[in-house]
Amino acid sequence: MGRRKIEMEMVKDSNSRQVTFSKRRTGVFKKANELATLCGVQIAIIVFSPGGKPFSFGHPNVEFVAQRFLNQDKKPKASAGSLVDSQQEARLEKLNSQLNDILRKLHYERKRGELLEKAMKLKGSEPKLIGELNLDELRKMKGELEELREKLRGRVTEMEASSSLLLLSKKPGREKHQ
Amino acid sequence: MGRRKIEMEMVKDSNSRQVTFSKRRTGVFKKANELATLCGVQIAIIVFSPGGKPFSFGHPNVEFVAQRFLNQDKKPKASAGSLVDSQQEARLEKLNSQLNDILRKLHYERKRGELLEKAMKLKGSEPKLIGELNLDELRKMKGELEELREKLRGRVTEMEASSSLLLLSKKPGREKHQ
DNA sequence: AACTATTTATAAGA
DNA sequence: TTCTTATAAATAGTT
Repeated sequence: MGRRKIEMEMVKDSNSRQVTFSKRRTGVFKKANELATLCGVQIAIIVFSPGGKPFSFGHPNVEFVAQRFLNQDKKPKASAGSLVDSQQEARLEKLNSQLNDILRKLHYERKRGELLEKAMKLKGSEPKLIGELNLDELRKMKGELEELREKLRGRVTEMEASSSLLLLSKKPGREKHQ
Repeated sequence: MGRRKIEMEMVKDSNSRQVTFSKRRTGVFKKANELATLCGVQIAIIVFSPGGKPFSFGHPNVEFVAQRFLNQDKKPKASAGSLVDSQQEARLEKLNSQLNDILRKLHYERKRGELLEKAMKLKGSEPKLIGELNLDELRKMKGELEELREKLRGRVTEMEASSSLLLLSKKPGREKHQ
């Protein structure tokens, strides 16, 4: 939206980047404010500048929106503990739920990756008629993938194990979850 | 920014308000994404629709940004709570840590998927000399992928929002930077 | 900080 | 909800 259209990639020059940040941060906050006003809704934004400085916007304020979110699905169960206990219990409940959601998504992403890889292999068995350039790009891609996989290797399993253990820890000496 | 200029006050008609919300929420999230991309910064947004449904956007994700925001002023407070409280506090701490780990992994998997997809596209631009059979298999693959992605669509956002707010709730009392 | 040529977002309408 | 289009608004490059 200016003299020229720009590529959607990180602005290379550090100074320009800071300028762009300032302008656009203002724009985003303004849009958020309009959304809150026009629709009478609550919104919260947190953003860090390229220099690491935090900025935030909230309607009515960041804390309020956060608090509301926390209280979303309050459990109707009897609280035998203290007020603080039941509050923390609710947090735990929520975190566990989130954890499960994320794990589910992780699983989907892995499935997706496997399928893609499979598809690649199929394509890879074609007659060798790929242009030089594409071949080079493919090699690069493959390299990146290897790297990525290396980083991931062996860490998934422990992660899944420990998270389920955390769930177990919530109710010591009771039921078994798995 | 449309056929007419509108007053900056709550849209009266309930239906129009919902429409405006949907359109503008999309706009705000898009702007936020551009800000994150162009400036290489982290940002998180949480907003409730007029109907009370939570939506969120985060780069790299809401939890990460919230965590960073929270960690700004390291806990200088003494825990005057009970033994049970501190035990649960420890559990929360652990769950939070696990959550972050998993999110990091989710991120990797997504990156990997993107790369694979990119590689596929490159291959796809080759001279059409692929055997019939492989082509069919590829189509099938693609179908499976679309399905998978459809299942995932739209579920990530709310999830990320809720878990980040859990983190926020742990240390209430923030300032507004702007 | 201001200024504009342009691009982008979006209010209405379909 | 999705798309189209006339206009309002945001902003990239410049001063």
